[in-house]
Amino acid sequence: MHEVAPELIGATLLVDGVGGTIVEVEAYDQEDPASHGFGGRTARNGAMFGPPGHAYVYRSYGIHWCLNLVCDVEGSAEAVLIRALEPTDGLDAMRIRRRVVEPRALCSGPGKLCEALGVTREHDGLPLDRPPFELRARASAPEVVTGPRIGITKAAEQVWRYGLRDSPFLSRPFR
DNA sequence: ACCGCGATGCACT
DNA sequence: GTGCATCGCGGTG
Repeated sequence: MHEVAPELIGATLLVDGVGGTIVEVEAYDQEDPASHGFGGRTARNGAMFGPPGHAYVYRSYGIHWCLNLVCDVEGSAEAVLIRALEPTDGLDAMRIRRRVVEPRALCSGPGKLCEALGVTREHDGLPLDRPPFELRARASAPEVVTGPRIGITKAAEQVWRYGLRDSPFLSRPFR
């Protein structure tokens, strides 16, 4: 999964035709104290333990939804948190859902992009290769940069945040 | 520019 | 009761 995560940078993710290019992700695995999969399967994190190529959606801080792509072997709880997109499709739908107009503000954070794409609990566990999801691999390898993950307290030293270098659509710049 | 905080769900101690 | 894989706003340099 630490191989899959950087390869998602530059891929295209759409939900009901709305979305864009993935510019920022974070990797989480089962041995990782910061991961929801750490310490075993629960009702919330069940999708993380399911087959790869599916979505894991959870509620964050009681307000936002966050979207992960489940990776690797069934039962191993590895996932990649999608943190930011460069919006390319369905900008008007995103503007209505987000109630902002600037493209940079639409998908520059895990909670923002779920609101922009209409991702909720209903998407938890759904396969990524069928509607409403569409996931297309990138055509060529972009310049990927790394850094520490954002907003976590445990295992904060792990450098498992990946981004598209110098993209203006990141949730925060890389140092 | 940074810092603090409120809103709000829910898994877990 | 506590602690978040967050966001946006309002205060202060």
